[in-house]
Amino acid sequence: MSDGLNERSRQILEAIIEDHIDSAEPVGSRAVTRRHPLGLSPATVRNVMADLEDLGYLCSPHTSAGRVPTEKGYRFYVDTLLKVRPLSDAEQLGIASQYQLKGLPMEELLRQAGQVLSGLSRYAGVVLAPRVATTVFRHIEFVRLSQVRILVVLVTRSGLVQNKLIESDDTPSQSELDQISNYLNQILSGLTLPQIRQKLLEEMSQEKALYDQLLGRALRLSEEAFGGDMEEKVFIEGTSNILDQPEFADVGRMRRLFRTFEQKSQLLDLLDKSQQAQGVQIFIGSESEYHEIEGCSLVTSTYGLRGGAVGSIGVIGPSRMPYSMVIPIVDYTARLITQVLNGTTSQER
Amino acid sequence: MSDGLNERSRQILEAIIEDHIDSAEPVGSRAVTRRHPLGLSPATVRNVMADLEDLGYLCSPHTSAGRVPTEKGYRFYVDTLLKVRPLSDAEQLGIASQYQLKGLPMEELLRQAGQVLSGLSRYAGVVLAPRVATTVFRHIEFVRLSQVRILVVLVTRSGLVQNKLIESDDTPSQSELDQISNYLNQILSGLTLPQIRQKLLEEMSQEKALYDQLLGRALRLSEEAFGGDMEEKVFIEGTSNILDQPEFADVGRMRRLFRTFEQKSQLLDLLDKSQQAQGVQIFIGSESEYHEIEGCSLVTSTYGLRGGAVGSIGVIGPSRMPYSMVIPIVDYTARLITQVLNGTTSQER
DNA sequence: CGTTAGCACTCGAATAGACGGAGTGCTAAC
DNA sequence: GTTAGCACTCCGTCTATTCGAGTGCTAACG
Repeated sequence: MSDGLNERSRQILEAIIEDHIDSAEPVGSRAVTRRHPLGLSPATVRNVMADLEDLGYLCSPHTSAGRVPTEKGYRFYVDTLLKVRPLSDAEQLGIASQYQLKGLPMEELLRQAGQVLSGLSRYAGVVLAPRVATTVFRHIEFVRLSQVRILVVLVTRSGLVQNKLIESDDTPSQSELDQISNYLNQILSGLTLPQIRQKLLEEMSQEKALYDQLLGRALRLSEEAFGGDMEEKVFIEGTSNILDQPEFADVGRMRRLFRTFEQKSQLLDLLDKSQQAQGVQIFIGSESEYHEIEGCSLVTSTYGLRGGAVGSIGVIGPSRMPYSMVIPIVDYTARLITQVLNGTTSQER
Repeated sequence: MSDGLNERSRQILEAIIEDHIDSAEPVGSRAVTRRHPLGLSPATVRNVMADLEDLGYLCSPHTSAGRVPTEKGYRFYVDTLLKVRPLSDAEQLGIASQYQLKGLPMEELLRQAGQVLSGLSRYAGVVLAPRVATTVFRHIEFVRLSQVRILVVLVTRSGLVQNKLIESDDTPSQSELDQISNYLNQILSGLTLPQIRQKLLEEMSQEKALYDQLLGRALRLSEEAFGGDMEEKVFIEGTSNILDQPEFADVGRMRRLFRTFEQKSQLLDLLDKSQQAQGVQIFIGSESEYHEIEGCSLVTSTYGLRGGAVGSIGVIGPSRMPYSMVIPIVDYTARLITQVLNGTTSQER
């Protein structure tokens, strides 16, 4: 076989990984033969296990313990061995019924999704909220709060509402602001924020602004409104679930994980990456230099609108994770979120 | 003395508690005499310690360990023995410099305050965000998003911006909405939300609405806008700091604490309670039936506008906490926040 | 009478050794 | 190629022992 494993080796590897996922303990050769009727003796299994260890799929914590999957082992398992059973209708309903989707603002909806995922998986739920930067402009409104402060309300096509307060010494009157927003709504509709920035630059360089004072103001204002830190938001829900996992009985490991949760930048990177691709994606341990989440895996999927993904949602837990349960749950949840978002969007049209 | 402690007993109690705060370990009689020049022998101290134990200020984990403060002990300490040294100018500057206050929306400001508190104290920072329900109405704006959806932007006098999406089959046009918001801004300015609700009810019952269709719509709309779940928000920042505390080496305790953090309702209660009073308040352990935070203390203060408190901010950590450091930090931070909020408010006038 | 020295006692933490069990790797036989 | 057998390794657990810190009590001291 291309990966150097014959059918039997695969079966044994699968058996070991699944036993380990169940038990959280190293798996020995006897245990494999007992729980899996392969018609082989422990000795044979031992030989195969030695081979699997040589190939890097397994390792032993010490001489006389059983074997434990390596990251490479898990990777091979999820890529090749794992067969995910789709959720039954009843299961889908069970999940869907945990949501109260009615009239929630998007942020709350996403948080809730994270909580539900966390509850179902018994791990932590993670959510990458839609990035304003990639969504499509729909509507802008300026509200003059005072002589120096203006509230900018930005609505994207997906229904995401973003507020920003900008301060300026020279705020236009409300009626001027209304004109400005009318103008911006006209020329910017349907563009993404990066496109908008470029467009604004073009407009400004065209010098029209020089003889149209209002236009000039509009452009300066919108520069402020669209610039700056529309930062991306990561929610992590149900972190305390992870405390139940035996692998985190060690306080040091826990601490590292929670620090990672707090920084969020690592997770943000990963969730961001997951958005490039379609469907469920799985990140295992410190693959691709994310050392802080060593021993953990992240199962994500993307949600979004017809067009494409606007965010990611998933579950983080120890690499020893029942992928065959978690994957369909994440998958279905992402679809559910997508449905809801599209539902409200369609009303908007 | 009224509490049954003479001067010497107090000194010894103070010494024990402070030693324990430093060391996290039971304090023995010898240790007290060594580190505190009271001119007493260990035996004498032992006698006093036995008395203090009888009175409930101390207890021993087991026969031949030193003594550890009880909750009653900590309570007596913070109420009677503790003398807080106000922060020096340099220290104040050191804290203030950690903030980037410019142009942050309030939620971010508060989160940041929580993070700074957490960083300074090495415990977790907690923040109760202003409750919309008690703040004063300043401005309302309706933005028509679609045939069935309206965005309500509500600005309170303290500068808090609250969004709400409401859905209705029969949305007025934008110009009607503008009329409505003008009307509401006129009649509601300066009222609190509960007052507003009452006022709305009155207006509606006055039947003026019956023959003024627009007014009727306005009232129905604002009913929706001001009703519903303007829930209170608690932020907890820097939870992973707490993992460093030796008292949480035990995983079970940690788990309970983190669960409490996730539920937030306990903390919300306490923070809410802290808002009743002025200045720094200290909640110790499971005093007043909050059993979930047994062994933990909460140091809070309120921030707000001239008028009164709109929220609380504080630090949660083990009861064995250097109160003499934490209290002035919390106190100063709360003042700082208040200043900033009032600063932006005054600009608004 | 308050304070102190002395002493027996208690208990937990740390250390070391013994034991059992689970599991391996190797070799030789099937 | 597979399997049985066997020696070996190593961990986790249990026990016994020791050590030290700290207490409570009693008697002596000023």
